[in-house]
Parts: sequence; C-alpha cells; structure tokens
Amino acid sequence: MVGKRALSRQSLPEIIANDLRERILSGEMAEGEAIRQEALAEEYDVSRMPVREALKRLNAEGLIQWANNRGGSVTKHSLDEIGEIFDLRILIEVDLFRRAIPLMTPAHFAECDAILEQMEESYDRDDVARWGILNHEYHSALYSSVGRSLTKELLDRINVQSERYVRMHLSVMKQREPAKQEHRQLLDCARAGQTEEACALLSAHIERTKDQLLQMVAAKRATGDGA
Amino acid sequence: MVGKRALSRQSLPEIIANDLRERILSGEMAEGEAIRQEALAEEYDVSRMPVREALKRLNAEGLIQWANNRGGSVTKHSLDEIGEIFDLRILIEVDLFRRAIPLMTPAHFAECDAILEQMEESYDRDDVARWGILNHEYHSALYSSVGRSLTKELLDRINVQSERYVRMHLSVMKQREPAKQEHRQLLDCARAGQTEEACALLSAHIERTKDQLLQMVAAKRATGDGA
DNA sequence: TAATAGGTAATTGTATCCAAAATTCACCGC
DNA sequence: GCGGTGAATTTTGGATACAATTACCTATTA
Repeated sequence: MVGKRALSRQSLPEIIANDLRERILSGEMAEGEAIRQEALAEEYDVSRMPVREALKRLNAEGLIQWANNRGGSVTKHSLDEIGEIFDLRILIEVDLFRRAIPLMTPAHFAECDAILEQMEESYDRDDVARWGILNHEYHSALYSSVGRSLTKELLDRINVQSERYVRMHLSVMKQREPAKQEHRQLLDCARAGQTEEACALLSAHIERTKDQLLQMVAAKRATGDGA
Repeated sequence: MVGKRALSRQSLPEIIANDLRERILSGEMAEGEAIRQEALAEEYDVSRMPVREALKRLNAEGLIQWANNRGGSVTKHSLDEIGEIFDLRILIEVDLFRRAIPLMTPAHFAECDAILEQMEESYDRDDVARWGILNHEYHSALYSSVGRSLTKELLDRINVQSERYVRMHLSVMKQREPAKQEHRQLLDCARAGQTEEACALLSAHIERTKDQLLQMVAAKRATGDGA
C-alpha cells in the first residue's frame, strides 16, 4: 500500500472506505447485501458525498458491485471465482518468491523468523484475528527482498479478495498444525537456497488453503442461505 | 459547448474516464503532467464532480497518481516498472494460454485465424492504429476458450498500462515480420496440442516485445529527458 | 543577501440542493 | 381476477456554494 503515515490528515473517503472494507472483510456486511448511500452517510454522520467516493473506491477494488442508477451491493463470488482468486495468488506469489529467494539476506530471514514466532504464539492463545494479520505479514515478508512494487500492489488487491474467505476459514479452522509446519519448511528451503523446492511448497501451501476453504464455503452455502 | 455525444445510457464519469484514458494512452497527456480538476471540468463543460469520479477511477487503474490535497499527475513508470508490467503480462497470459489450449475448439481456432488475416492485411496498409486493436483482440481470442473472468479482468488492467508503451512502440516499429510469424506459430502449436511449446512461444513473444520496447523508451528518455 | 515567517491566492474536499432515473404501488381496463 | 400503465416515492447522479488545506510569493530581519 502507499505509505502515508500521517493518518491524522486522512481524507474522509479514505477513512470510510477503510472502515467499510473492514466491515465487508469481517463479514459484518454479507455477500449480496444492498448498499444505500444515505443510510451509510447517516451512520457515519457525514454527507453522502464522501460515502459515494468511498463506495467508488471499493467498487474499483472489487469488493462491491455498482449498477448505473441502480445502487450497489457487496460482491458475491461463485465457487469458481473463489478458486480463481487463489490460483492468482499462487501464480503471483510463487513468481515473487522465486525472484526473492536469491536476494534474501540474513536480515530478511530474521524478519520472517520473528513473525513466525509471533504466529506460533498466537496459535496457542487461539487469537485468530492476530493470526490472520500475521499470516499476511509473513507472506509479505517472504517477498520483501525483491522490489516489484507493481506486482506487490496487484497482489495486495487480490489478497483483499482472498482475505474475505480466509477469515471465515480461520474462525472455524481446526487443524492449524499443517500450516504451521509449512510455514517453517518454506523458510528452511529458502534459507538453504532450494528455490524450486521452496516454490513448490508455497504453491502447495496456498493450494491446500484453497481446497480447504472451497470445501468450507461450499458447505456453508449449501446449508446456510438459499442463494 | 462540446458536442455531447451518446451520453444517454453511460454515466458522465464513465464517459470522461474513457476519454481521459484514451488521451493518456495516446500520449496526448504526457507522463508526469499535472492534472487540475477545474480545467478538465471546464473542458468537458461539466462540474468538477463527475471529473473527480473519473479521476478516482483512473487512479484505481494506475494511470494517474493522486496526492491528498495536492492534486494529481499522469503516472510515470520507471524502466524497471515498465519491464515489470510486461513480466506480469507474461505470467498471466501464459497461465491463461496453458489453461485455454486444451479447451480450444475448431471455432476458437477459426476466430483466431480470422483476426490474424485482418492483422496481416493491416500490416500491408501500414495501419498501425488498427493493428494495435487487432493485436489486443488476437491475444484475447487466444484465451476465449477458458472462463477465468477475474483473471481476464486483471489482465485487462495490466494491458491498459502496457498499451501506453506498446502504442509508442508500434508507431516507430520497423520490423513487424517477427511478430507476424510468431503469431502464426503460436496458433499452429496450439492447434497441434503442443501446449508447452505454445506457451514458450507466447512467453518469448511478449519478452521480445518488452525488450524492444524498453530499448526504445530508454533511448527516448535519454534524448528528450526534460519532459 | 539569504532565510524564515506570514499572508494571500489557488486548488481540493465537503455539504446542501436540485434533477433524473428506477422501482413500487395503486388504479383502471380487459 | 389478472395484467398493464401511470404516478408517486425512493434513491442515485450532478451542480453550486462554502470550508479547509497547501503552496507560492513577498516582506522583514538577521
């Protein structure tokens, strides 16, 4: 993301977009839920204008869909599309990882190690929210040795989509041990300079997440809502 | 003032965004050029509101950069970033092509053939504008057998970026014969079911375009760097 | 003479207001 | 009783007016 640390001077659309994004990602705003500008404006106690800009932004991010004069709704992905999102993650993350490994220094490995430790700590406390954040941080840290800012920006956009489903996943995920081990192996392979092995592990890691998650979403949709 | 064309069913921001996008892609708005909302609003004879929405959209597409209260400017990519754009194209297009080839039917091949013929015709007439459009159509046709709508959407966004530079490229490109042959070979391999060979060709094809183009942009920036 | 501070002008961001489009409900006709 | 058409309400889209922030220019002081 663009690093504007002065968040005191954040514009209203920015603030609202961030909050709405969080509400969508957390599932507070359900898939397919209709969005009315005025209701949101009243809720945030601002005019409809900054709300409109925030909605436009989220629309560009793909989190909500907008019809011309017909209002908007929270984007709902089909199972195929959810799978596609994870295939894109595999494609781009593995490419980044392959470029990153030869450039990794002890400092990079140390950073990954530090995050891993915090992750394992959050396992034990069953702090899924923190685990999700750290998971994202860890994956980013794996690629920090390589520049590729445009690619990372693209990946961030895709990750916003995937995060919606990963979060559902985390909250009901039983077996976190495999992921834990995979994260360690990934780093070990990278440290040993075994680029292709590490990439294969990363690919399998995301693939496994995808499979588990698709199963879960499918089950949820079959029982839960009729849509 | 300005002739209001078919704005009937299209929203104003949409129209303005499309026009601005075209102006940026065509080079009419140069890299790094500052953008003032009011000037554009006056030019299009509308208020600043739809202009702002259009600018927001282009910002999300990465064509312009926006600072908080500081105005915006047309995005200027470094040589590395331009290379990155083409690397992303390779990554995504090859993945799409690999998935598409096994699904291609005679109808798909016929469509590609038809576009190829028009392309070769436009070679002879030296119609670079038409060639550019057909080039994009051809690449899309290669992947038409596969669904993957989200991936295609992503690719379209990347292609918008690359098109800025491809257009410069086309207008000064001397040797179009290699591209011509490569396009044929690509299709022949795909028809023969030689998936990996076809993907390798596609990768090399885009890679060659990237190399030529980087050379050209580097030369252009070295001479007239003042802009 | 140069640097800093203050003021002014320009540009962006937000709010309120008005118009246009769409959906829904009711009434009329079949 | 059912279907279609029209009007009214709801909701979005666009314009104008106003506030806030920023940058530039000028003046004053060291």
